[in-house]
Amino acid sequence: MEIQGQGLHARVLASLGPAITAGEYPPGTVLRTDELERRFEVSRTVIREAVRVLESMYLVASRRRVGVTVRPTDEWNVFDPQVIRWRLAGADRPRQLRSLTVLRSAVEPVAAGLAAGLATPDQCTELTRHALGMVATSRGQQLDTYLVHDMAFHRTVLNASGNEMFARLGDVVAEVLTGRTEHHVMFSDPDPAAVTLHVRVAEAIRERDAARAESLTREITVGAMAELDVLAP
Amino acid sequence: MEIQGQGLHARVLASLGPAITAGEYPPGTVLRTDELERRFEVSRTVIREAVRVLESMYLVASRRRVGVTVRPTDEWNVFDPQVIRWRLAGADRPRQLRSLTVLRSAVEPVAAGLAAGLATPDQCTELTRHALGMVATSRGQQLDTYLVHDMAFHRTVLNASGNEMFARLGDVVAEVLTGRTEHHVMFSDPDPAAVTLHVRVAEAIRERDAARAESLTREITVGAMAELDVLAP
DNA sequence: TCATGCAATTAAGTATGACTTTTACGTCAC
DNA sequence: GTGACGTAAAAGTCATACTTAATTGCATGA
Repeated sequence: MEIQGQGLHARVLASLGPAITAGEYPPGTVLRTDELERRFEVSRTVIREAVRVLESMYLVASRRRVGVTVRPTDEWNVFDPQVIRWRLAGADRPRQLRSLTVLRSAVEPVAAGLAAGLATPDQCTELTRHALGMVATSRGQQLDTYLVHDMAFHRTVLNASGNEMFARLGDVVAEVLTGRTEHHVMFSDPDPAAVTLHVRVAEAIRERDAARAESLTREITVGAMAELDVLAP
Repeated sequence: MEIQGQGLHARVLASLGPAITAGEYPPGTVLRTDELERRFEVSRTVIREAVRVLESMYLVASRRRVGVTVRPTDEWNVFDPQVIRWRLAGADRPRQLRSLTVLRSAVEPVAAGLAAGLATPDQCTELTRHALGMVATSRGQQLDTYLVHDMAFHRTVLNASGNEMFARLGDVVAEVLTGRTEHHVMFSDPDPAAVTLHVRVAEAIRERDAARAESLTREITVGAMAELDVLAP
């Protein structure tokens, strides 16, 4: 039994969600409510609420006289942060990591370009601070603090872009970055070239040079793509 | 009373969702379940299921002894297709349209670049077919069929990119395009330059020229951004 | 005066049983 | 074989009783 979850329905979700996204119940599988009731030892109410949420994520479809059927993979709402987290935590991790990295390579450069035109003085200093923080912690077993600066840097860029949808990707990017270090932590210091690029992006944004901010960020994402082949088999 | 919705909970959602996203209940507003029960004349069960879904969209948070409180706008899951639809249909439409168009300008060029390397022969012919369809219907009050080809073209590019997350944006892009013509329908024929660009993108992808596919698509999205100032005040 | 803790109250959360509605599936007539 | 029809299975809905957690406020003590 999982310890987590405020509310029983959350516990059921935390068990069913990962199982479905991991392919444990292949598309087409039917789950009957009363079966789930017994399996989780909770009431109908709880199961129904969990199913409703899974339904809103397009993971399952509930039909009368049939049951709760798992939907085909390509119908899942892969932008749902919860779904992303479940997939990152499960067997589908490499695939999800690839998707996200490609998405980053599309979004972040554009976000940086927009940020160059919109970043507030506060955001500019924050960017510089985190970039310098990355420089300072890029050598000698300080990956943890390095990571904090890295995540904060990217989040700030996305926020400064002025686009609510970009801003919302901050959490996801953070999870990708976290996962990255979790895997080769202590193995090697960060790529010095990448660190320098972050500093230069901060500069470009501060100087309101959109084109440069965009192309420098593109270089960063190219690096991230390259790393993938090492990390995600 | 809305006619739609299979299931009462869907009816409640279809009423509460748009209301919340339209700012009818400002962030911080508390809704009590028994109040909602009476308002919609449904049972507790139904309300709770609807609330659970809204919760999974980060539109509301349900806390004991307090009620269901509307969350701050910047916490909403703005990638949820349902939320997008609600916002496109409501007062927030201009803002949502801008966000989406910027997102398109980031994603579609990259998708086109990837598609150049991955598109199947079938997808290539489909692209050409729709591009030519756009040419054929670009003059003389045929915006409806023009739109069908336009949507199908972009969807095919996104699918051909091989990225599940890009592919999932097909629906959203379709809605943006639909909304566009809904507003100036019959007023003017599509921009001939844009039509030509689509043909050339199809060509570039067929010839596996990623760089050209990307930059041509970027031109298309620049056009879309320009249109925005006319459409979204 | 202020802090601390305890009890009352409130609203969400859960359980349960009875009932309704939809619909897949099998049967039977044609 | 095809179509109409009845049956049953499973989700959907409702009403009610009960549980749990947290906020509020009062009372107690430093």
